[in-house]
Amino acid sequence: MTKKERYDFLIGYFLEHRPKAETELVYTDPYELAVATILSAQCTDKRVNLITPAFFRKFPDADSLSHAPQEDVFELIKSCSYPNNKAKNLIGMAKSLIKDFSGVLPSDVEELMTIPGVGRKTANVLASVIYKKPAMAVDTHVFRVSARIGLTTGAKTPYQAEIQLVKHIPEQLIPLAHHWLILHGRYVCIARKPKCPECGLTSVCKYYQLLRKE
DNA sequence: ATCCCGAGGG
DNA sequence: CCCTCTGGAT
Repeated sequence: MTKKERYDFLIGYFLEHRPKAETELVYTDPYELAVATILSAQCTDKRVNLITPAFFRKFPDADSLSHAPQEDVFELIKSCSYPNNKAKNLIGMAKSLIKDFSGVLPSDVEELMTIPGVGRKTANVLASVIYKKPAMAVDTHVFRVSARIGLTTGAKTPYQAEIQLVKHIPEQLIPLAHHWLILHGRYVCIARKPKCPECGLTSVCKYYQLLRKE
């Protein structure tokens, strides 16, 4: 089984089974997606979606958020992880959006990464989801699933995995492929107890082949 | 005890 | 490279 065969199988499988994979974060504009994505670090999307309605009611745009007291932001997001860091970063993000980018979220990954709270993963998510750029965001799910199936080999960091994935997936499919791997990781290829019996990728999965040998 | 769409700083 | 931040769910 060559690497190309794995990728071809994966792409064929998901084009058939998840042709419309997309983010589960609830948002209505780039500002809201930026907020939701920053909040999603080490936190489930479900929990983020639970608190964002109240958040967006109180801070409907970057301007209102940029003037918010950190304590008010903290109170709204405290059930997500790292509320202190995130409150500071969210306000910083809003200020940067207004001051550095005239209120318009940039589409370039390197520019996005200059925004407080926006690292490589979040920058790739925003570039991919909002601007449909071929940016592969590698989060915990993408990293784990890619390694298990064998789409990546020996990747020690999310960035190394990103390089390998981008190299083998057609540009126009990258935004879709990102969500394929996320959703597969969330609902099937779960970290602690993967549901191999209901996974359609076992025939090409390195992890599954290893399990069967034991 | 381990994981959830990580980022920033040392 | 490491560490810290740090709440909720399983």
